[in-house]
Amino acid sequence: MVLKKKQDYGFNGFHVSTIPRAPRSIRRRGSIKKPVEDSQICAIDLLATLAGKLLQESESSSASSNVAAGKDRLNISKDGIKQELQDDDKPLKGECLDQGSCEGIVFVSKLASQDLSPKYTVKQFPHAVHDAVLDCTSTVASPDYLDKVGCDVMVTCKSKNIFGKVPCKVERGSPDCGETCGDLENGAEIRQDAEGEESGGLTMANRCSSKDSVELCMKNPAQINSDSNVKLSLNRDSIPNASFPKHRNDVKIGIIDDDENSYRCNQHGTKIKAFRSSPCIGDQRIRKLLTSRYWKVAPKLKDCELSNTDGGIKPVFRKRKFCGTRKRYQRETTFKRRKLFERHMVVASDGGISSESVTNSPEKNMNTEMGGSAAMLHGVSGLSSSVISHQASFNSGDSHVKFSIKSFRVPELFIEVPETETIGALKRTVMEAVNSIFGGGLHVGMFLQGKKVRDDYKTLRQTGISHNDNLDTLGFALEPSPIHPSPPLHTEDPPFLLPSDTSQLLTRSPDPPTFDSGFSDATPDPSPLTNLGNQVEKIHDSVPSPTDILTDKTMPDSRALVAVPAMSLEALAVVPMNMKTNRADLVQRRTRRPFSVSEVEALVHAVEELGTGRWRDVKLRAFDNAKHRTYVDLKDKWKTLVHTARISPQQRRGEPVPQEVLDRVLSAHAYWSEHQAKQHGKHQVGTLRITGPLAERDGIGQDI
DNA sequence: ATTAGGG
DNA sequence: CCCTAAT
Repeated sequence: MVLKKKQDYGFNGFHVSTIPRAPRSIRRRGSIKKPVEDSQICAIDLLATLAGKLLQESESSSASSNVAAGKDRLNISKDGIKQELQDDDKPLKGECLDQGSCEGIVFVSKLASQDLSPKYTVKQFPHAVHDAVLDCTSTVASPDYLDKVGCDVMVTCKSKNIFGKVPCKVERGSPDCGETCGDLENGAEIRQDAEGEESGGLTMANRCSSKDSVELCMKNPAQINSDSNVKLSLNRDSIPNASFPKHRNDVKIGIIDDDENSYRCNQHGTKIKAFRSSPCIGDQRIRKLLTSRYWKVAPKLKDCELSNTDGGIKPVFRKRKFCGTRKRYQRETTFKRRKLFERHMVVASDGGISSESVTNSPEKNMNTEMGGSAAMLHGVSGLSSSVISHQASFNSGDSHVKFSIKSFRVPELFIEVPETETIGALKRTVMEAVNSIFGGGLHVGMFLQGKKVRDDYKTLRQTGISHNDNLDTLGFALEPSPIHPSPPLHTEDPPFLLPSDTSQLLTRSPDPPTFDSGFSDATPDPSPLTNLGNQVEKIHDSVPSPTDILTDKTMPDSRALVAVPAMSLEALAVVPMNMKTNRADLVQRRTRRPFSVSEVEALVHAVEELGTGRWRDVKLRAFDNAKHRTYVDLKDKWKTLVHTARISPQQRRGEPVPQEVLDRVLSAHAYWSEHQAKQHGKHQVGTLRITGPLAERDGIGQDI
């Protein structure tokens, strides 16, 4: 059985083979974080594991999956996830992969402190037509355990089948688990009630970790890619025919809060609260993912280590931090966040802000309408999803489809500023965040049934949008900068591949951060695709090539609809990377923020004291509060300053920097060049002062 | 994570 | 500013 491959890890002892690496920079931060980190579990992983098991069981009905085999043990194995997936895949692969559409199944196993060993069975029927895509994700949570063990497990199952048949079922065998997952058919999601609220599954990790009993490992997207056989997607699209409505209320997917380091769940339900407190776990990973623009990460396994015996790769995310109190880490976090923040300024979440309702007159051309609606926004930064209420149609003959876009939601923005920050500064920060979103120009993305509609040349009808049906599943999203809208993209992007990482999500582009749910809140039932889901998916999925290939080949005709959920451009971009086809632009460049004179002065001052080889220190000293200025930026700026100081004033551009400051730049540069700077430390200050009389200001930290 | 450079 | 290699 596949299951066997899984490793049983002692309840307490399971440590993923994490490979602790010594922090590179000994200088500072290194030591703080680690111990706990390793021990933490990712809810996602668990879920994944569980799902996998379920799936597996279904596959081999006879198999008595011991999901929770050991009484005292945790069955979860990090490896398990992948391995299982792989294993499972094999069987499935034939079916699914060949079809090209199978999404990985995630499986989560439960933690059972004791006898509890509920069985979950997931069945998939990869019957899908070869064009069809399936996504199944299931996570199982059992409240009981939580109580007992302290970990809550939540299971959510989603399945998506393009064709509407749902391949996934989840069954719960154990009494302990309060509820049964029920069928996941048609993409419905089922979630058992978990005690925790927001974090849901994620939270689990925290708890678990606290007890030390379990560790969860996140998979590294990269690895997944490497494995390429399986994709994991926590969330996926809804099924076309849809049965979402049924469950949707029940399940919500947590959203990852980049800054917080925690996953959040958007839930309607209240249950989740318990979870919420736990921070940490996935988020770093996520961040990273987000951060890496192209998901390059995949190829690099640096961060992860593999303990794969089976050949399964299990990357463990090493970087997890301990998430204790936020404050404590604030600084660090801040720093790290920066990246995320800058690149992905925004994380989308439920909170929609601006809304305008627009009713477009019927047009056949979606694009046209879209443009109109976008305009309406006034630059509001609604990135994510839009809700559309479709209204009906007119002429029967040439049917027109009327769209009413009630609002574009603004993704949740996470901003962190010191208490000492001024209101003005805060406002600027917010403005920047918003601007960053729009910076590259907005584009409208369209999603139908959770899939991104890429083919701009298809008619609505061809795409499946007709006046008399489900416009509910239609969603628009504002996307950051454009990538070629349609045709080119899809060629390269395989829909499925999306996400991989890295999310890095980091790009500023709203997209990544944005999860759009294709459908907005207004709609009674948000589409099953939740933003989170997407994120999650990203994380897990990095399925590489196979999928891609399949996709491309497989869906020539159906291209218009891509399985891409709410993925943002970035996500898309990412994929290509792997593929090798880059879309250069997907990654949005950071908005340009010219250094002000005061910043230059602060920089110069700091360099005078610290030298030119200690940019991190310079950053800390003079720009600690300027989140958008990284040490690399400072170094670059210094480089340009030196250059600027050497050229004639006429050749200089931008805000003129006082000659006096430039003189100091040259002096400091000369000085440190000869002093090999780096080591000396700070005493030299006096020496340098030569140049300038005054103008020493302290850091500009406040500038935002 | 930082540093150093090239682009 | 971005991207990378090397630490």
